[in-house]
Amino acid sequence: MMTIDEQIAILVRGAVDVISEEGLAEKLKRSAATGIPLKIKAGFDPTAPDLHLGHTVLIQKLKHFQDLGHDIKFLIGDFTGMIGDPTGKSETRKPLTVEDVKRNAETYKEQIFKILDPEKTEVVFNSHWLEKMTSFDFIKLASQLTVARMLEREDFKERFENNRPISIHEFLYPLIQGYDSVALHADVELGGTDQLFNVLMGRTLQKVWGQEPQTVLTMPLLEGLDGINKMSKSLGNYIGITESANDIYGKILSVSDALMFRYYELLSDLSAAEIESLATEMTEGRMHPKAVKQQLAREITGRFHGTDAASAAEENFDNVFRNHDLPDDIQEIKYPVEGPMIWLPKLLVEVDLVKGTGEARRMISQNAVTVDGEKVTDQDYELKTVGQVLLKVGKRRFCRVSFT
RNA sequence: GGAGGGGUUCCCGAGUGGCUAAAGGGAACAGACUGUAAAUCUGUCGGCGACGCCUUCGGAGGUUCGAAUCCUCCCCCCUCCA
Repeated sequence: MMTIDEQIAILVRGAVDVISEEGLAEKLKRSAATGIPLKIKAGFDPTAPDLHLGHTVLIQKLKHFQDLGHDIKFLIGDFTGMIGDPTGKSETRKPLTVEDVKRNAETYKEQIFKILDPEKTEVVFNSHWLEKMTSFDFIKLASQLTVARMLEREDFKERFENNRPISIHEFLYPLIQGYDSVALHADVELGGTDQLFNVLMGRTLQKVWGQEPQTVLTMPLLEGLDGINKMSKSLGNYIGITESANDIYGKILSVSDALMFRYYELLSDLSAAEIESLATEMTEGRMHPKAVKQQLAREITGRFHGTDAASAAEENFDNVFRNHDLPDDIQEIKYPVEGPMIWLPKLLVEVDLVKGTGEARRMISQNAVTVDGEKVTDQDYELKTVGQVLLKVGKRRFCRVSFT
């Protein structure tokens, strides 16, 4: 059995804010003494059920708690999702239907259970208790806070000072999120650093309801593949946890060197000291940066696909990009013959290697297209529609076409 | 309710009657270099079997030989006053 201090060391690793560590220690002690697991809450948006590595920073942290025997309350914020959120910043969201929420929740489960233990994870929906509240209850809830208090939130404050609009309902979200903690009797809430204000609201409201305030842990937001914006599906700078081993491996290897250590820090299970020593090995020239990156890629790919698949992905990667061989997962397409010859740009469009003949012509003129390994330079190139051909556009788009 | 500002190609942003498929930047893509890193250089960046044709500048009409640019109506966004 680990000591409380050892447990805390694991739990706070990587966290930006821990409020408060003493509170956490007390809760852990009490749990150890009584045998009652802590309730760990984390809320998720019901609109984005495709999890990516950014989400896993938090989920991985949930797992740490779970591994120490605590109960996870995986909260899906379907209530606000069903209302829709017309906040200026994010795209106006369409309200979700009950069916949408159900379907998204299933997808969530499929994905989070790649990391979490289903036996010890409870998926809960806040509509469950929020729907029962009356307008009276809501106003009562709202009466607990002042506008001045709300304006403490950086985002609100900043907009207020710059005369940019803040909708009334935006004030309601922190309240709702805080109330969720009351409803769940949460002992600990995890959130991204952008959620600090909201998760602290849980503490405030729990006190109002006579509960012990939850411990709050915030985790950093993971930067996306561009290294600038946070990882998000809408920006397309993400690595999805359901992606193939080859894709995950390849995407990690294409990350910049600077970003690589950020990913080590937030995604790897290596200790801070181990990461530090990798960095030293690299800067002192004993280890090639690519080797350091490969180690990370193996670890993360292995997490979702197993170590065998990770090794296979590495082998495939080296084959394609170092030896310039063919990847092992080339898409094969059967193409019905219409005539003895076919215009190459048209074929490229048909097999979805390019968006249109314009792009096809461009690629050809930029020396980016090969047919059976032969570079094509003629935009009017016609090829015989017999047997099989291997088409390649750029470095990573392949397709094998069989004419039938 | 009143006053003012604005909606341009993925994003930012020029353009106020023809020379504008629309400057410039960013993103993206391709090529060279490499470690599918960074940086750099070059090219492309609405569609089309394509030295031409077609569709784009919030929407719908109109003026004109000709409109992103002028007129009318409508929709949306923002700011200020009340």
